[in-house]
Amino acid sequence: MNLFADIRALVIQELEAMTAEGALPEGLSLANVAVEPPRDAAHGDMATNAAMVLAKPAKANPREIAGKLAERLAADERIESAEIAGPGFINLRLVSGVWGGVVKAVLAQGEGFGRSDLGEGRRVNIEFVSANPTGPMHVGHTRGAVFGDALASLLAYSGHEVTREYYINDGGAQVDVLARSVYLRYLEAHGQEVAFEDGTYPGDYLVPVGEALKAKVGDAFVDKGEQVWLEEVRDFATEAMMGLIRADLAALGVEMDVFFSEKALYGTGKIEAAIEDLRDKGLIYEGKLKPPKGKLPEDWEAREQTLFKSTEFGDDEDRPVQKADGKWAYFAPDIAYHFDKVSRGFDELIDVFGADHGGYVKRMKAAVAALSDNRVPLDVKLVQLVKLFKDGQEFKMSKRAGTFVTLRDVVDEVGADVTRFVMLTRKNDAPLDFDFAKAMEQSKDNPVFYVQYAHARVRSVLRKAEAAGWDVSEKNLLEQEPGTVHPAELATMRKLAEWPRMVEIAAKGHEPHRIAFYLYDLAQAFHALWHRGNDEPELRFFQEGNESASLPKIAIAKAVSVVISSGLGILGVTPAEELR
RNA sequence: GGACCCAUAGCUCAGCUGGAUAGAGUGUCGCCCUCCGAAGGCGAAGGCCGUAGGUUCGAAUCCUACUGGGUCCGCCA
Repeated sequence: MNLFADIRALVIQELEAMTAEGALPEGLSLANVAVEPPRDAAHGDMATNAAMVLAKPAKANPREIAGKLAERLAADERIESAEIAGPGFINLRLVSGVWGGVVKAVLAQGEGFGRSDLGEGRRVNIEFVSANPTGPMHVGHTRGAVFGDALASLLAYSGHEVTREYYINDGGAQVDVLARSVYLRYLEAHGQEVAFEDGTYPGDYLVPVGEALKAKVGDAFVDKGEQVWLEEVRDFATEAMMGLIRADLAALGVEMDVFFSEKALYGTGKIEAAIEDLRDKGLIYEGKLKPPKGKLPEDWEAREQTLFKSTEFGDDEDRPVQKADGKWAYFAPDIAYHFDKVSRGFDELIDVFGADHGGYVKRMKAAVAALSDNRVPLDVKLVQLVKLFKDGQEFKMSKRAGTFVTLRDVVDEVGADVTRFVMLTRKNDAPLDFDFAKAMEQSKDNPVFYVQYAHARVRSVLRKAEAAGWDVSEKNLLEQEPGTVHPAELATMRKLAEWPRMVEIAAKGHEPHRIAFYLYDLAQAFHALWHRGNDEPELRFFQEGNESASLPKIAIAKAVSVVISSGLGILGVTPAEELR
């Protein structure tokens, strides 16, 4: 049930009836007709812009259209009043029974209240994290992981068939570096003194990998040349790193459906096939690039190379797919990878990248547009940097200084739930300040706590009611008829009614942060209602010895907890039963 | 030199694909604890939505140009 969609359907229906009667010209587009909550609650429960949107194409006065439409809308049994305001808004006030109906819908549908078939079962592939398999995940990856996972849940909740996917960059030079680093640890495990020079990874996390390698191959690789051990050590190390990363993801509560290996694209003809596909479309050619403007690299020289005509799809330059030595540039396997995704039949692709990949977006979109003949849209979500704060001081990450903050550091300190929620209280394209102290603070300025507190309060009320021997099952609460609904309660019910709409908006825009903000608003409405009970005992949810007065209010409270629970579920956060 | 992102209250940020008098939190100021949980509650003050143009019934939102900040810019991935 989506009350806003229902009322919008009513508006559309009446507009069509007006057209049929000749009050409006034929053929008007009703696509922009919206039914929204008014900014100011004093204006009513809902407002529609229908008259203003249609005034121009209908060549009529907006207030005139509004007048006719309002009259018709007012005749509906759900609508108490329809008033024209401002330039031609129609403010609708709904009969109070409608709001009670919302509570009932929540209780009856549970977690299903807010689910929709918006996606119509379209298959969406979300690629996220995709951290290089060269070490544990750090905070930057964490934000991408949380964002991608929440977006995936949001789309699944909205009727999409979602695949969570991780692209393992195990095909490039960085895994050779990893292998050499592990080899050093391996020598170390054999008692040798080793030095970690530039271009190797000195992190302690490779110590156990070196030891494990020793346990596996003994001294077979000691004092041998790279050609003997590189390949095997590389595989061994990559696997070990992926083990680390999987464990990190698990600690955060992220579960991937697919791990896709870059290496698996090499030697199988997949890259060549993807490039050939583009070549057949006339989008691959041999040529020279213009030198980049501004400061030139020292050794720049124009060179003939294999280029992808990404400019045909809105990119600024054509992009090379091959390096000078004839090997594929990183872009080539990435094209092949996306070609693979397209050919797996996805209707929509989403890539979640770090902000430092911003320059890569256009060419990737160009590639997907070309590969899919513009059939499959690719949305690239760039996740901005996370700034860490400890005790109010910015805490700079630096591999060299050893102040390298891993996902584990954060999760161990504040827990997965808090980490996830905090990271979702910001748009993905805005930088995020993560303050350890604030994340743990139990006060109103900590949204995590505030939302959890609302949920815990409801559970507390339910426990009390149960202790009093009352039946607070959904079934029984559904049968409660509230006598008169207090205006303070209406505010909370209105918020509940917005949930399906909010999910839809968030899903359409690929913006899971909206869910977090909505939950904060809902919690706020609930807390406000709770506190009214201090002064007005008849508003309390649990009224000692007065079951019949309490149960309708408990129904509202329970509905709030259901929606909070749904919302937190999308964000991947466990709702709190109690706080201490 | 170019590309992408950002600019909204003193501070940290929302703003629902163009709607009405731009909202939260924090900070400041004023009230409120015999009360289902005061680790709070109610209220007030606080704004040239970076600047200048444009699009239209209507712009924080869309377009252009500036200004300021971030990220990045063949043969790294």
